[in-house]
Amino acid sequence: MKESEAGNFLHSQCFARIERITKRREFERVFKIGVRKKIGTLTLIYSPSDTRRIGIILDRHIKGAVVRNKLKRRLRDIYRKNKSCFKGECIIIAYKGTEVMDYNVLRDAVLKLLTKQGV
RNA sequence: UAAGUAAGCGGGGUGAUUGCUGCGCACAUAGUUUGGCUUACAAGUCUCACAUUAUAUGUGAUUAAGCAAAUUAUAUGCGUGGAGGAAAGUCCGGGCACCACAGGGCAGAGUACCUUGUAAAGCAAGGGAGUCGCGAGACUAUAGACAGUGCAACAGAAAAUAUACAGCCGAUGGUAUGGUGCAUUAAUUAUGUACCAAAAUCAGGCGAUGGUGAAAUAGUGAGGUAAGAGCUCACUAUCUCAAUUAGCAAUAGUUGGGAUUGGUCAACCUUACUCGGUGCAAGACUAAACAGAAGGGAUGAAGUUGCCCGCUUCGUUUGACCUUCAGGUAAGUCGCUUAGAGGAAUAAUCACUGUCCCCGAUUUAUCGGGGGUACAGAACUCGGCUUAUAAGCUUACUUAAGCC
RNA sequence: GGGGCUGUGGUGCAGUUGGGAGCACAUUUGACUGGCAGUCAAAAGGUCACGGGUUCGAAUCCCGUCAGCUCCA
Repeated sequence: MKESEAGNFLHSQCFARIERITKRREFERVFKIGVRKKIGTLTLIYSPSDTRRIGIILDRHIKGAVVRNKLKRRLRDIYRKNKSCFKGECIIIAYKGTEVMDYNVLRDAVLKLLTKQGV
């Protein structure tokens, strides 16, 4: 298992289901023990862990299924392309105003947030 | 050509890199199950299977390792499929599921011209009526106001069983005034009575007139009268009944009779018709935990003889076990889909290109630059409705102007 | 997935058998004061969420949209 995961990490940009935080309990655990950092409309919550996982939360005031899904896809894509920057369990919260950003601007913002967190 | 009406089409394309997801196949790893096979260990009861066989007997069941099969999960590879015209709003109706198989009454809700279509509908098509528009056409919650109750600000005489007021009339009856005649009286006075006169008044008659208002008891003309009035007549308008013609019908036309004592039912309401409720988070199945019942076994006490077995009675499952029954939470499966059930995929980035708009240049058809390319994302499913929608396109028709 | 409620000056709210668009605070101006606070007097500020319809007349009645809030699960 460890070897295959390491192999995925090296040459794969895939984003399987096990790399997502889906359950409500897991979210609450990360909220409790995690460290928060905020830049602009983005917030990152980080809690160290052996497995690398990510959760995405969108503000309630971002309306419309099309807009919400597109933002989620973009954040997921940023995670895929820059897996080496992520560690532990992270939750990204996007507040209103994020949906207007371009892809490149959004990527730079996320990476800046990660360096600030020191991940 | 311009303005407009109606019905539709349409929802960009190709490639590269990196990915998500359902199914199928192949392979690998891990787990689970199997009374399966082999070896070793253990071996008391029940039960089951197989063999000889009517009972009965023998073997197997436990644990460990290996093998085999089934199944689950994960990874990899290949193949194949993966969002709309509205998927939206949830405004109607159906399928499907459960609830007392669904029936009656009340309440409540909905619909309201006719015919046809449909599984059904408040939907669609055609027709009728009304309103709007020069017109093509559009819109309409299109039954009932002699069943009842209510409402109408301001203005106005009056806003609802019409009559109080202003006003008109003085035919009919009365009062008072004047004149004349007659009777009584001494009298030109006074009283009574009769007649006449014009103006007034009371009773009375009238509903024509009233600077209103959204709406005032049908409009015009003639007759009629004291004055007037649908009081009568003619024509017109509306409603209604009957006959007849056309039509399946709503309805329309004609003839005749009657009425014109309003408006509002998207005020309460009346009439006719329709509707049982809840909704896939419905519900079905498996089922740890948990509480319960029955049986077996175990154990304690008492009795049967001191002990053991057995039996009887009582107690115990908070001292432990097994089996069965029905209930059932967490969880899972089905419901559920040749898109799909996971916080929910169907894509992200880039390049070229199609199309439209603007600017500039000129060879008037091209080039260069810039910008735009919508609304919006399935969650059980289907038929409608409503709403959102970039550019472009098609068809039919109307009006106006010009030309032939 | 399925229900319910609300929308009125800048803010918070009244307003129902359909007929005047209002209240409080805030804002502006003036007076009282040497000045502020405060009080008094006055003024301005409204497509009654939007679009249709019924009606003589609609914030109100009916239909359809939009936005916000909320409940069940």
